[in-house]
Amino acid sequence: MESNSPKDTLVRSQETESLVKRLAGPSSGKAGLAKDQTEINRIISDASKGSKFYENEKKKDKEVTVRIEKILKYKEEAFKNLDVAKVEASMDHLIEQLEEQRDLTQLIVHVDMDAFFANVELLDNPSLAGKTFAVVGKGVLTTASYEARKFGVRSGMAAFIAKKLCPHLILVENRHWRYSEISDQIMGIFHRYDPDMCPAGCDEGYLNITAYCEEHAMTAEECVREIRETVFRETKLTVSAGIAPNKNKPNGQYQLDFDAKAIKAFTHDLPIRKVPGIGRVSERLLEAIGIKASTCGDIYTQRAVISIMDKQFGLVYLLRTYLGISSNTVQAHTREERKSIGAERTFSTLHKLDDILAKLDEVAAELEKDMQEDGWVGRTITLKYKLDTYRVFTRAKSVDHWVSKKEELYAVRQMIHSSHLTNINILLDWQRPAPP
DNA sequence: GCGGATCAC
DNA sequence: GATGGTGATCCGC
Repeated sequence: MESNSPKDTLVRSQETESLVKRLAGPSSGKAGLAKDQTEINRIISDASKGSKFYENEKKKDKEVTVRIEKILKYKEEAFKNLDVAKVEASMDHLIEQLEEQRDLTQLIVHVDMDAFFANVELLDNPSLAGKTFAVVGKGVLTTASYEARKFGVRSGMAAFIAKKLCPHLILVENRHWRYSEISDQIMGIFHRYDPDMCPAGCDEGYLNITAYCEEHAMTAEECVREIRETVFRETKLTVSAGIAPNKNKPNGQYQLDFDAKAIKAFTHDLPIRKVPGIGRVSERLLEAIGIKASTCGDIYTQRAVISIMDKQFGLVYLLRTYLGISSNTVQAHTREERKSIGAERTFSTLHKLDDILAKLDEVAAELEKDMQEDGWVGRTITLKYKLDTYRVFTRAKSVDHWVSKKEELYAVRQMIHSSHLTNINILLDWQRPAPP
C-alpha cells in the first residue's frame, strides 16, 4: 500500500484537525465558532502537547477515525445494490407519517440562566463587573464571564490552559452551596408557572405554560417576559428563554413560529452539533457520511444514506430532528425514577495498594452518606477507576439483595487490578435496564 | 448482565 | 506541573 495516496493524506490531515478540535473541549463547538477559533485551538493544543492527557485524547481521536473508516466501508457496500430513488421515496413517506404527528398546541419554554455560576459570583462580588473571570473547581472551569469567553475561555477547560488564552483571567473558587441556594429560589419561581416543570441541571428547565397562559389570558411571550422579570426581581440574575411547540432548544431568547414551515426553516441551517444528543463524536461520524455542512437540512438530502445506517445513527431520531419535532410533554422526574447514585474522586496518582484502598474507603463512606440522605438502596455495584494515562476501567457486579452499607461498597476492592490510579468512582444502580 | 463509549450540564 | 463530578443511555457482546 502506498502511504502517500491523496486519500491517506486527507485522512491524516483530517485527523490532526479533529484532534485539535477535540482538545479544545466538549463545549468549544457548542457555542458557535469564534472568528479566531483556529488560533485559539492552536494555543490549547500547544499547551497540552506532550502530556498524558494529550496522548489519551490522541488515542481516542484515532479510535474514532477507525470507526469512521469502518462505517464508510459499510456504507459503500450497502450502496452497491441500492435503488436510491426508491429508498428516498420510502423515506419521504416516512417523513409524511412523522409530520402527521406534529402537535403545535403546546407552549413549551426552555429557560436557562445566563452564565449562572459566574453571575452568582458577580452578584456577591460586584468588583468582578466587566472583568475576565471564571469559576473553577478542581482545576477545571465550570463557567466563564462573557468578557473571558471572548478569549476562547470555556467551561470544562483546565484552568492552566485558560490562563494561557487569557493571562489576566481571575479565578474564583466554586461555592456550590451558594448556587444550590439560588437554584432552589429560581426553580421555585418556575414552579409557579408549571407545577410539573422539569429541571435540567441546577440552572435550567423546561416548562409547559399552556395552562398558565390560558388561565391568565396571556400570550406565551407575555408570560415568558413575566417569568424573566420575576427571576430578575427576586434574584437579580438574568435568564434567557426559548418558546416553541416542543422541546427543541431555540437559540437564546427566541420565539419560534408555531408553524411547520418556520420550524423546518429553523432546523435547516441549524448546526447538527447543537442538537441535544449530538456531541463531538457523532458530529464527526455524521460529517463522514455526508452531513457535509453539518446542518440538519443535510439530514433530508442524505436521507438515503441515513436510512441504510439506521442502526448506527437512529433514522427516526434524525428525521424528527430535521422536522423539528420532539417530545412536547413536560414532566418532573420523581425520586422513584432515579436509577443510580454514585461518588467520584480524582487525586494525584497513587501507586501503593494500601493508599488506593484508603481512598476507596473514603469514596465508599461518601457514597454511603449520600445514600442515607435519600434512603437509597441498589443491586448493582460498579467500580470505575482511571489510571494516570487517563485510561478508564469499569467493573460491575450485581447481587441478589439490596445494598446500602459502605462495607458492601468497599468490597469492590477485589475488582482493582492496577496501580497508578488517579480517580475512583463507585456507582450503585437500583436496577439495570432489562434486555429487550 | 458487563464493559466501553458518548453525552448533558 | 497541571484536564471535574453526577447521572443517563446505547451498543456489542
